[in-house]
Amino acid sequence: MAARPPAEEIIWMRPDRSRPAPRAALSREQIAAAALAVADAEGVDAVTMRRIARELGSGTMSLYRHVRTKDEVIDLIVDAALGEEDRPAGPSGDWRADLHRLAEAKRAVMLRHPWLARAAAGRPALGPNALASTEYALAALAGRGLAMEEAARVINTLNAFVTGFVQTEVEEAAWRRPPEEEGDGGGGDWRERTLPYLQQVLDSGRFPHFTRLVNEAEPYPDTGEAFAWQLRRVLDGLAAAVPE
Amino acid sequence: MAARPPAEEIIWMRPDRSRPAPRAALSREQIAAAALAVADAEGVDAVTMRRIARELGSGTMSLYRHVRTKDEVIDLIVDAALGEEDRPAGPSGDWRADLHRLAEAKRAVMLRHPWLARAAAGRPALGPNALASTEYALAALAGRGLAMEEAARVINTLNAFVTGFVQTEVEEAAWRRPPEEEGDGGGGDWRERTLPYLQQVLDSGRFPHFTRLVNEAEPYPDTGEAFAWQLRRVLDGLAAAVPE
DNA sequence: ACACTTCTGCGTACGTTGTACTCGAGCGTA
DNA sequence: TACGCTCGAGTACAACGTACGCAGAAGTGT
Repeated sequence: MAARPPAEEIIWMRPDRSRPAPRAALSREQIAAAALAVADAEGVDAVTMRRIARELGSGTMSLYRHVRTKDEVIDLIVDAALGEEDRPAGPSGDWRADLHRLAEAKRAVMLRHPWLARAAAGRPALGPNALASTEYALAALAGRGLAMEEAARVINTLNAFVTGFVQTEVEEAAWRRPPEEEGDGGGGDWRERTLPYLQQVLDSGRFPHFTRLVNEAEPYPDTGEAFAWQLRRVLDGLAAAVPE
Repeated sequence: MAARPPAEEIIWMRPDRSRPAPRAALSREQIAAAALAVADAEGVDAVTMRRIARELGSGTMSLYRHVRTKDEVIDLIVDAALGEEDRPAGPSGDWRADLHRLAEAKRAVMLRHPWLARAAAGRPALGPNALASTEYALAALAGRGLAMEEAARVINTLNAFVTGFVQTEVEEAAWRRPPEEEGDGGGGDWRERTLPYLQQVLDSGRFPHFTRLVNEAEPYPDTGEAFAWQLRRVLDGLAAAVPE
């Protein structure tokens, strides 16, 4: 019955290119680890093939023995980061609590790696860790008489909301920060860059509701609380679709 | 009283750099239009300063007289594309129907410009057209006794869901398409690239629910219908937070 | 009519990026 | 010993964003 490779190790998108390959000073894992470290320390834009190689003390082109393109490196570090998602081993029986916790865990991981939300949004979630997360969510919904297709929809809704939320959350946080110059004394933040334009917008009188929003809303909202609130609303909506 | 400029024209993020400046063969509008055309025709990666200049028959560096960085060009085309969002002039009185229509309009625009969802997700939505959209959404919720902050949350929830959904929608569609080689005869699509890996994953036995999902779910789902369904769920959840 | 200032267009050039190509060295097997 | 792998790495190239500086045109003051 077409004996497939044993279950132990799944090689993310890479049918082995090295058949025996016991030697090899470089490995995909090392490359991924180095790239991940760089991304966390200096942002995903600092991740270049040359930089990874320098970090590993190897030649730039050597990396291509283990990785087809740079994009594959990004695939690797995205899934590696997703692997840090903190979730229990199995579902608790309370699907709503489980999915709530999962969403919070997803957000936490994406805040810990601010480049992650953007990077993950642009590629299929098929890495082992991404799959494990999906598997957990499906397990949380299992046994409730939901068709597989509907369970998938419930999870997709949640994922869309979470990645969408966190993406704007980190983007806004980065936007508030000054453009990252060497220890400048605090001058020149987002206010200076945007206030004149914003003022012009408000004074145009064309956006009265938006003007009220700017004037009345808390300028530094607690985004964690906002996330929890919105997540509850989404789960409320989904609850109607889940029997029991 | 600080008389501000008249309401007529809002210049997106650009306090005038040219004082009289009636001349000028090049303009921000032309640059934005050319860039938008290129993005639509060949994807946002094909938008380069050299390419825009070529399209306009001008020198590359001339563009920088009207635009500070390439990123500003992207700001421009994002907002220009968002300007195509098809929505009525004012709210109808039925907030839920209005927000539903607005979400569908957002999705439609992002599907018409497949690069848009990704590009828009990474920057603050402060362009005139983005603001107009927010203004419409706020208007739809106005007069319902909602605090401004809560109205903003409702809208944020919706926006997060819509951009999140459409981002994975277009990404998945692109992933299904072969890597865009010159008219190849149809061979080598996503199946070839991913099936071996996917098979390995399924056979590993580590993702039983996911395996069931792959086996039971429709391989080519109607994403439009899925969007509508999920949107209704989200609106259901939000409805509980909106009085009346 | 003139000089002077200001703004526009643009050519050149630099540093960085991903990666195709190629070659030599080390190892397993015959 | 010889063959055929695979791995590591150097060189090279095309394409990118954009700093810099100059030429010329348009507007302004005299």
